[in-house]
Amino acid sequence: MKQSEFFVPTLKETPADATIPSHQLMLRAGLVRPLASGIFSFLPMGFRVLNKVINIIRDEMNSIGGQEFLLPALNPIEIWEQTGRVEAMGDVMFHIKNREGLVLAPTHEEIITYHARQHVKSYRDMPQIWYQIQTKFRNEPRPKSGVLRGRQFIMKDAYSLDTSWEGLDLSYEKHYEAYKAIFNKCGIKFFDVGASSGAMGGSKSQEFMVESDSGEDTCAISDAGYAANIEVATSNLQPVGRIDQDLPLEKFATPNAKTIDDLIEQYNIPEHRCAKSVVYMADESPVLIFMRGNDELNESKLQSVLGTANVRAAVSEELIQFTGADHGSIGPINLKSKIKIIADNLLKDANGMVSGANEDGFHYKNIDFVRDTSISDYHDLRTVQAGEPCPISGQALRVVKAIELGHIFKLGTKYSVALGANYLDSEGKEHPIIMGSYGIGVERVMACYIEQHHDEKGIIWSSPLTPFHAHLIGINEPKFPEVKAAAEGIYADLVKAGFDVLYDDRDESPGIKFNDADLIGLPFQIIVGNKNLKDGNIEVKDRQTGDRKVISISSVITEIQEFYK
RNA sequence: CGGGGUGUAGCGCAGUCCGGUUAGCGCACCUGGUUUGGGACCAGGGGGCCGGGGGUUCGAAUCCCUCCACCCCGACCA
Repeated sequence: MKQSEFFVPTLKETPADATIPSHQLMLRAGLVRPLASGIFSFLPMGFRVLNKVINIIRDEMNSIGGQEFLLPALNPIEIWEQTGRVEAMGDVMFHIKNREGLVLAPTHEEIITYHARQHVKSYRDMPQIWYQIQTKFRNEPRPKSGVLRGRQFIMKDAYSLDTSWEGLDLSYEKHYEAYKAIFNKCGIKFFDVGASSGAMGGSKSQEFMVESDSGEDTCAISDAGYAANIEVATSNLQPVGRIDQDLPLEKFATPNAKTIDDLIEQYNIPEHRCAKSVVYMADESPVLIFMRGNDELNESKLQSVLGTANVRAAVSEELIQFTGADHGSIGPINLKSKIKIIADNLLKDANGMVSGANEDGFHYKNIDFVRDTSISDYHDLRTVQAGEPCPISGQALRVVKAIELGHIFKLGTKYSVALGANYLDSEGKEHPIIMGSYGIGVERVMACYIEQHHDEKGIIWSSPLTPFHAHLIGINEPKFPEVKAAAEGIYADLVKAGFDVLYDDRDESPGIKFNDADLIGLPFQIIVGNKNLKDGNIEVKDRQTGDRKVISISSVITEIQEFYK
């Protein structure tokens, strides 16, 4: 492809709206252009990369027996009503205004299940893996970070159909391996974490994450291989335990202590002997929760312990109503009303503790959780902090932001039951099909690659994703016809040898061409200039390392073949 | 949806407080010439409903009201 005829509008300046490297570079290198908030056009260069990603995904999906579908983006709303997801999706789902009854599909579980119901009637018809690579529509409340969170985006989603939970395990495992292969092939450093399945329903799920400050998820990871979403992450911190002194309970005045830090400072109490109290309303019933010192309550863990997502912190009036005191003076002793009390594992059977007296301005010391309280249940309720020991190795955990690239779930029978997708087993008995669901954000793969592979000059593509194999640059062609002739000859030879080449034949100054080439970031640059050509030579440059060498024209093909070997 | 910010040429911005020439600068673009191995130079030129609407005023990019768009933080999020 001659660059003079190729639409790749590069930008010298960084657009003001872009704040993260991948977004800035995708705009500057002429890969995409925004159309509206969260909506992007892929320009020819960007589309080439996107197709590379798609083909890698397609190959891996096919290799585990996946069969590719083309499914409608326009869906009848009835089918979504049958699974209750019109309500669950809420404003995220786009509704067609001038055609009642049609919605834009935000995902495709329903449609896949619909077709499975029609035709997958026997245990002999399974297992199946069905997938699609298509545009999804989600009315995101806040599109951001370029293509990382858009209102329309391409997703590869796959669905497995099985007759047994063991079969589902196998399908799930196949996807797990395929996903690792996909991201490795793309050259992306990633990790996977166990996750909660959220609105998707189902049981086990794992997310494939890329560490990035631009990420929207938070994970705790260690070099030993531990990785977990902060919602479920744990550490190897030891319980505060018991002290030898077993003194009687003692109330003391703490008029100016509203926080744990106040207590520590004013009364010289060690932080780990302070028990912090939090009151939450779970389905509108009060729960008193004890945490160590300044630990942070993890609402996700609380939700799963209490078995409801409907939790909120209690307000002052409720605190006084149920405990007798306001913030800062709540504790396990002398509660005004009998309410459920749970505590974090780290406080299990602790004594010598300080906590509120349920009377404003007073605390108790020497509290023995065994002797003085009626705490029945201890759970992991706290949010892990950076630096705590890894549960596997004991080394310090890192808490990082991460971008979710892919998610695999064991869906189970949620959709097959809702839509009546049943099959007959070998004994003629009817069962719901057991399903899995497996997604990858295609644009995210592209953006994450760029986040991980760029320098101050621009993008650095590598072989699997690069839009062209080589950037052939003719220096000052108008003045030196022999340069143009040589470059055209090399171009023809490379194309004949099967390489995709972008040939910069534009009448631009060398500086502009070099900087554009580094910005666009093709892995292999071939520079044809009068200087070297006099000796029958050209220069090649490795974009990644910046290494250059002067070689003879005749060895260009061998050189590039070596480079891509 | 809450908080903050920004809308002036294709891009990046100044001008807005404190109203007053023909709205400016850099890059990009067009013409001619000189240049040419890391974003050249000279000369000439084109391009603006100053986000939209309404108001105040002799006069509005500038003041007031209102709507819209975009970005950031939060909420939310397979």
